[in-house]
Amino acid sequence: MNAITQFSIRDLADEFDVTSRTLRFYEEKGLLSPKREGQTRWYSGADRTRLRLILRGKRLGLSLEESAEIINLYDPAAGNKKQIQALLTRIQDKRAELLEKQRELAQVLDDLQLSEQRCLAALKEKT
Amino acid sequence: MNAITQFSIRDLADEFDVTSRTLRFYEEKGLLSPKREGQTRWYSGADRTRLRLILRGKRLGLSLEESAEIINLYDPAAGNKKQIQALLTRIQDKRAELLEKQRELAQVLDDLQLSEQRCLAALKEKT
DNA sequence: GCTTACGTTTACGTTAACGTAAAGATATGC
DNA sequence: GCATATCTTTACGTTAACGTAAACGTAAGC
Repeated sequence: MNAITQFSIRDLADEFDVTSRTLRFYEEKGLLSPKREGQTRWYSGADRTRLRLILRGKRLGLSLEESAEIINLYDPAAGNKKQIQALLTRIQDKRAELLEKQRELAQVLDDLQLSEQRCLAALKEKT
Repeated sequence: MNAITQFSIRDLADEFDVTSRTLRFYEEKGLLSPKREGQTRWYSGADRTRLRLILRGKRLGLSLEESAEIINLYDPAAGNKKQIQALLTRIQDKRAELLEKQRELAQVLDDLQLSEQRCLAALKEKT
């Protein structure tokens, strides 16, 4: 009954290869909200998950704000019908947006694959 | 024999919904190199293509530098075997990098789809 | 009790990718 | 021939996402 789901700022910084400054900055922006024990910050498992999602978003070229928005869409945030309906719409919009991104990324990959094949052909010629 | 493959700065700015400042900035960064007729810039079809690729890269979260790098990988840039081999390696590296990005993007889309389904289920309950 | 190793706050610095404003050349309409 | 529009250069301003440095608290090791 004593699962250690507390992380120090160094734990997370090391695990995700970011600086402590970054973690404090994310907190300042409302993306993380660690507990306080005196001065010291303690991050929960949920904080850790949010951090992972934020960094994944970064790798995908999303701004911190966009990542935060998407992460909040994951939440249940139960409410009345109207609220759920609104959430659903936002999710669908976001998904459409990211699907478009996926298409464009696939296009870039196709283009690169063509270049690769041309390279391979040119190499064969010079054998 | 008089195909109009010249574009003014306004042509391109309007077509791609960017400002002329942006086009001059890209030129400053070496991404575009329009001809000059006195003061005025004239962009070629190739410039236009490069611009499209740059903007696509932006939408994917690539920096201008990364986009430039990728675009240069598209070029034939014929050379000796060693040069082609080097180019090939860079192309393959870039492709691996973007494929990883594609995987992560698919994951985000999966997550969002789950949220969407949970929303739909919640709505059904409240009918 | 002093160093060493962490943590903290506060605050100014930095880079990318432009925005914006000033001041001037050039062509076009009327 | 004068206003209007569109181009130009030069240069300072702006935002996001942190980096970096100063100045300080606190707990551990010896």
